[in-house]
Amino acid sequence: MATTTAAQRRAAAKVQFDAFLAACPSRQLLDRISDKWVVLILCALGGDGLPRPARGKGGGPRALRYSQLARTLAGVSQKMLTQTLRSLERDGLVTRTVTPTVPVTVTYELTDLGRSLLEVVRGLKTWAENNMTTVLAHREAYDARTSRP
Amino acid sequence: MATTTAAQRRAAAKVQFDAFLAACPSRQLLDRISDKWVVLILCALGGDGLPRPARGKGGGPRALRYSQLARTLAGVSQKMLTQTLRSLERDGLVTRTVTPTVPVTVTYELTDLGRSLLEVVRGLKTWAENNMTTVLAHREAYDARTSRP
DNA sequence: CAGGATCCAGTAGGATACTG
DNA sequence: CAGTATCCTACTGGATCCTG
Repeated sequence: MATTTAAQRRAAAKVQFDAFLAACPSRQLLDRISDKWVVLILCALGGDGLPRPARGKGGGPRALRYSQLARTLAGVSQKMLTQTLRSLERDGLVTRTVTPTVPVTVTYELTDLGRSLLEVVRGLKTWAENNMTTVLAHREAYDARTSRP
Repeated sequence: MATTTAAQRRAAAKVQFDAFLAACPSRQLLDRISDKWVVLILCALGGDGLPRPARGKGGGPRALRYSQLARTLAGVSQKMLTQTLRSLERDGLVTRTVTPTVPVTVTYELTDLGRSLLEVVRGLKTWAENNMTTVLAHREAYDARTSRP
């Protein structure tokens, strides 16, 4: 139907969020997802930090336990881990599943929305890792240039 | 040559930065580039926030003046703008050009390295803008679910 | 115009202790 | 095991004033 298509076009065009605007909610969302821990958690749930890449299927997104996440993200405090996981859950990026064993087992898994964001933030992590040497060289040159009286 | 290939493989494999490790410098770099202002500045220098998309050539990366950046990133303090620009310059992501007019004119432009990062962070900004509605719906559902006694 | 310098409130985030 | 709660520090980041 032409009407449906037109309506869809309008709906898509209507939602004009612009992160350049201070008051736009998308700026706050950008602020939330532009976070070290968000990137690392999503990548971990995406299967990037698993020590055993040769898993059952193919290293795709997996459900991880809280303690597994804590171990993968070396140096994260439980406060930041829990806090970040909560906000990710609230935003619909991860699901939290509680299995009533003794002691209780809690697993986190990416949602479809979370996987779509993973594609983006994974690029951030790999960019940082791949260009570290170049950036380090630039810093050295910059510091040598500016520290000279 | 087989030796060259082997050496290249070794060189590529040798630079094993892992942002999952707390002590790895790539984690700090990830922390730096995972920043609201970094994303917005790079996007602005990439030509995303220009009011006139129909420019001379094709809206590609351009040199922008300090004041233009300040206007594009609505609500940014001059402290954060200057501070972020300095760190971007230090890391070799942007160049700073001073033209000795009166008053002085300063322009910022992306380097090749900066452009490579722009490809990534631009995805972050557009993701936030495109999925804002979905995230908002998830939050509402989550809050309604948890606020109930 | 493009910042540098300073002051200062708010909060991010770590350490620690306790719990279902 | 998987948190919650509390305390406390350090840094973030905004506002303001000043300069080449």
